[in-house]
Amino acid sequence: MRADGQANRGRILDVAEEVFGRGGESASTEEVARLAGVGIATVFRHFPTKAALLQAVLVRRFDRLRGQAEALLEDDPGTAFFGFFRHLVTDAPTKIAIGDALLDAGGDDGGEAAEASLGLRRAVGALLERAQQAGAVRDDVELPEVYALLVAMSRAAAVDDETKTRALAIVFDGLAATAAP
Amino acid sequence: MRADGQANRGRILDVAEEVFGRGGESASTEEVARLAGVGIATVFRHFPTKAALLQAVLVRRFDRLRGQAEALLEDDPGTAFFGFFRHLVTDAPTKIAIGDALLDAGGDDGGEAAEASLGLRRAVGALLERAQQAGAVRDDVELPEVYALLVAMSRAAAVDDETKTRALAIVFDGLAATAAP
DNA sequence: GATCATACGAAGTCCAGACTTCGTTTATCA
DNA sequence: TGATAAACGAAGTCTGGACTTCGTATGATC
Repeated sequence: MRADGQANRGRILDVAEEVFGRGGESASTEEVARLAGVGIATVFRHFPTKAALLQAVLVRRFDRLRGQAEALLEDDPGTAFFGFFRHLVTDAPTKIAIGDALLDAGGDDGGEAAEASLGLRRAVGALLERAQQAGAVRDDVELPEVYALLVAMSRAAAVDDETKTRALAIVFDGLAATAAP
Repeated sequence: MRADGQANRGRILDVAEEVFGRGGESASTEEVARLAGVGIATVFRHFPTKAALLQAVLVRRFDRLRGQAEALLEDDPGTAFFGFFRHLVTDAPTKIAIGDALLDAGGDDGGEAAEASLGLRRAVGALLERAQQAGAVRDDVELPEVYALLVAMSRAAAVDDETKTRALAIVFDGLAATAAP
């Protein structure tokens, strides 16, 4: 693969993450091309369909998040779990499509994105289990509802940071074994 | 206005709520017309644009929810608040567009839908205040974050009822002054 | 039951946006 | 530095879906 081709592919992915994040999946491929400084044809050469581009963006993002989650397995269990939860939620706001995708990536997609999503879910599961063993999170909650909360909160984009923080505090309070961190 | 015209208008609104609820706002006007048993032209005669139709659907739904919330002002404060919260969240799953709309109806819409959304928000505020005075909900939470939680939870559609119930229990636990209902 | 404004739907127009074609440019490697 | 395969973008095609036109049907009123 030629160097310029690889560079363009990378820039297209970066721009696509930003554009789809802002406008959802209804954002146009042409805008991605324009902001990436390439022609539409170049986008379609690297990704055969718009859906394939979206999927590539999601896979990259899920994998990145999973990596961050796994890196936290060294830290203090409670801090790691709640910290990652907060990170994902506050990082997500401009990533509408990401939240939407998180939502149904478990489902009909069936492709690599679903697989990457599953990887992220497992990593969150590991953080949760550790936090429960350490007594930072109630023992009677399980991954499905925790993940559902994570997805739900990460889609509540259109509120200010202050409000989001307070909402998160309520959820954390409900999750905590004793008191919210 | 002729009787058949009024009847068609009502049926179009009903069908549109169902169709937009399922497919989001990207669902086509043609599908609404077909399921309502009328021609496309009839839909556009009653609602000049697709946006106007969507707005009419939202206004009706927000007003209905507000009515339900206000009717609960007679009941036990805690039961009323948590019951309405649960009702809205579990009623919403098939109403994707509704959740999305709830989300940003406070904002750029500027029209009747934003106004109706504000009415619903006020009604929830009344329920919240009563529940706090009765000691069912913590005193240190305020409407913005509670409403944000309501919106967030109502958009987490793609999970089974069991999981949704457990996720709600966690949130309620975080909201409750003592224990979840 | 005749009139006619109201309401209807079949068959359009029009445009945005996904995807292709094809002749030109450029990185790479001998 | 020339050969060549990889990569590029301008200018298309084509489809889906929002919105219109216009001739026909029908509920309301007398």
